[in-house]
Amino acid sequence: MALDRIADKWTVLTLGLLVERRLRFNQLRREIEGLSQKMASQTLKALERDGLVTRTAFATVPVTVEYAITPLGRSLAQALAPLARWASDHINEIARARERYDRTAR
Amino acid sequence: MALDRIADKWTVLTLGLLVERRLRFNQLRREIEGLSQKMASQTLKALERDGLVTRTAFATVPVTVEYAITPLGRSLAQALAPLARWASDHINEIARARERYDRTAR
DNA sequence: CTGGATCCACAATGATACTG
DNA sequence: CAGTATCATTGTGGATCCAG
Repeated sequence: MALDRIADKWTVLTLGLLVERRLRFNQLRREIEGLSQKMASQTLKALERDGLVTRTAFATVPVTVEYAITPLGRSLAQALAPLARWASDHINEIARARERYDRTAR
Repeated sequence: MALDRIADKWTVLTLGLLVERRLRFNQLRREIEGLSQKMASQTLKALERDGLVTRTAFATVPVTVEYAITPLGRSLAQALAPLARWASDHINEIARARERYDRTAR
């Protein structure tokens, strides 16, 4: 269930950015290559619903909205760190395993 | 990319079982509730391709096939552990956040 | 027992247009 | 700026049938 919730590309990338600094909606979109308006909206809403991110609107014209990570979100980001480390440490090994497999089995 | 590869339900559950002991194809299916033949096959093949699991066939009649985790697979499982711990530690907190959100915003 | 091949339904996402 | 609504398309997984 936890995986269903957090294990998608946009969620992890978004959380990763918000760990460093609070961002506005379109700032986030500019930072994350390929993040559509729809996915940004959807992802942020889900993150907010789960208490991982807060949404703060300022009554400017036009409106300004800031997204910031919560302590809970930060703790998730920390739990994600070993996985990120594993990925960067072993990406080459996986690539080699794939080549080997593709050369043999196919 | 790493997430795209490993972050699905069946992959994580499969890896989680294989960490403890090697399993045959249908054993695995029996252990994991809801795992269809297709997904079992697909998941195991992908895991093997990436060098996370090995497949060993025995020339019995009918054929016996055993799947076992590799050292690489084991290291991934370890990197996944903090995440699993986070999930079980905070599942209630998330549930509460959802209730709060749904009560307010909707 | 261990899968491969197909068909199909539905979920997920991108593109586009529009709004307060 | 910060989204919502809708449509079109693709992806994903389940069900089913078949085979060595």
